[in-house]
Amino acid sequence: MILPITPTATHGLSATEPGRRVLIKGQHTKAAIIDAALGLASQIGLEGLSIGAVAEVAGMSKSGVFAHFGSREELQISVIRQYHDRFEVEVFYAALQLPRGLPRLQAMFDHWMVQTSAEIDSGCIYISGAVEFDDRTGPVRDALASSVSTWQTALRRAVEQAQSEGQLSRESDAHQIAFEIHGLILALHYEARFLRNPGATERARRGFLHILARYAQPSAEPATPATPGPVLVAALPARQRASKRQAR
Amino acid sequence: MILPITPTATHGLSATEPGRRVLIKGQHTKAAIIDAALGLASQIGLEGLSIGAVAEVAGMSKSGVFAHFGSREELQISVIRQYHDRFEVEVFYAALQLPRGLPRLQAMFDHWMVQTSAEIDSGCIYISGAVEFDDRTGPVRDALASSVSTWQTALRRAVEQAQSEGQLSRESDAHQIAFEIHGLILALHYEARFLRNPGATERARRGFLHILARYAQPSAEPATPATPGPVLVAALPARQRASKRQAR
DNA sequence: TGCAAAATAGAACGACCGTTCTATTTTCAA
DNA sequence: TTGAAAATAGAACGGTCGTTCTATTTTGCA
Repeated sequence: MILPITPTATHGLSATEPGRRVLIKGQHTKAAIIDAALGLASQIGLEGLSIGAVAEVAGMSKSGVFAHFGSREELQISVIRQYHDRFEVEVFYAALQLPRGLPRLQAMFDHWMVQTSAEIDSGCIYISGAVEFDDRTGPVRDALASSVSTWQTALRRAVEQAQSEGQLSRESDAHQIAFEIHGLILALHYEARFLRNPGATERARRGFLHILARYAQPSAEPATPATPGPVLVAALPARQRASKRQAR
Repeated sequence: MILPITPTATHGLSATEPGRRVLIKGQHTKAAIIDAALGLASQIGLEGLSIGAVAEVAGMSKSGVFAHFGSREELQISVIRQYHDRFEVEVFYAALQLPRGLPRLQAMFDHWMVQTSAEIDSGCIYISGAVEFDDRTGPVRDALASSVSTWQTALRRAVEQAQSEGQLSRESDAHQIAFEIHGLILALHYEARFLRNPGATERARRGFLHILARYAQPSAEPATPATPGPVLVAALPARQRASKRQAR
């Protein structure tokens, strides 16, 4: 009993520096299990994750896998954390390399699209997980909701920065804009992954540009005679600070 | 026992005409089972449907329920058909009572919102099912995709009618518009049901009005007597100050 | 009313699940 | 090199699942 729970390993550990602290074998194995589990969960969902299936993919015994987590819920939470980290790197940090405002917001959306409907057959566990856990309670749901909220906050902040830069109307509601952008991602996931409808990526991209155009106006005037499109992105202020700032 | 519940009577059967052919008991029971199963599936998803749980809700034995369908898949398909019928009545047919064009499209969206995030705790199986079956094949997925496609076609036709009426630009892409509307519904479902975020309904509504405004004919002022002006006018989100903005 | 057919119940099956327990192997610091 | 701790395997448990099989009850027409 008692199960030491482990310090989640994965976070903040560097396996470099051979003379220094080296990853003991168990941590390597655990990381490999989580990778296998994430791949599996991306296809069949967090609820579809069975320890037996993960063990088979990882080439281990059920009890061998189980011992690393102590429960299936802990395994699911580890998968969520892993997805969170990957999402952070490939969507958020990647976009931070662009100047704040519209370029960064655009980059976030682009990387988000790639991450969500990655051409291949892996779905987004932020989307599938929301459906699977929307009427449940417990630590798995909490972990998922926490990760999603973190990302939504980051996205909203990017919108607010575009407002500060004057690229989006300061009177517009950042929460509303983020809501509509989120809808495009969800529709993309739905149409590309479930309906296998080609062209969904292009529609999401156009929808995003429409949102930018709609909220670029300082007033809520619906008339947008000029086609916005790439003009908006190209016409951003020359003020470019490609600073690589670490947040959080 | 037996729970008569609504006739619903599956397809094409009329329980009227008492002197004529009357529903035999089994059909009543089957309809009651499907109703119970639909209620359950709306909460925990189609994949969460277990025959034992349905039997308990219906007050029957597992084998008693099973005998009506022959397989779990057939039960799932029956639930999808039932949801399709209900959706058709409460969203599609209800909107048909309004004049074609914008009023009908607006009614479709309103009823769709109600059906999707029905305040209560029942979700939309078109949304949860898409996530559950997006990497599977078989008759259940086919039934689901077929129902969804039918509805999407109806929605797109409503958009096209609004174009014909001159209320939406004829040059706009009806498929694109339907895609963006679908995104709003999905975002509403996500935020209301998973994140339990209040105000999602209002955001979806405003997003819809923004779409209408974006695709409205630039020359066509919504002040024409034929079209209900207040709809478009309401799209203009008054004067709201995004006061909470910190640059960090 | 009688009786075949339909409807339902109940037990049992094999399969898979998460978890526990025990035994064995591997790791790694002293 | 040694030995304690960590890691892993394997069997087994109780539970739930969809499904099957066999009785039993209920239905509804002749």
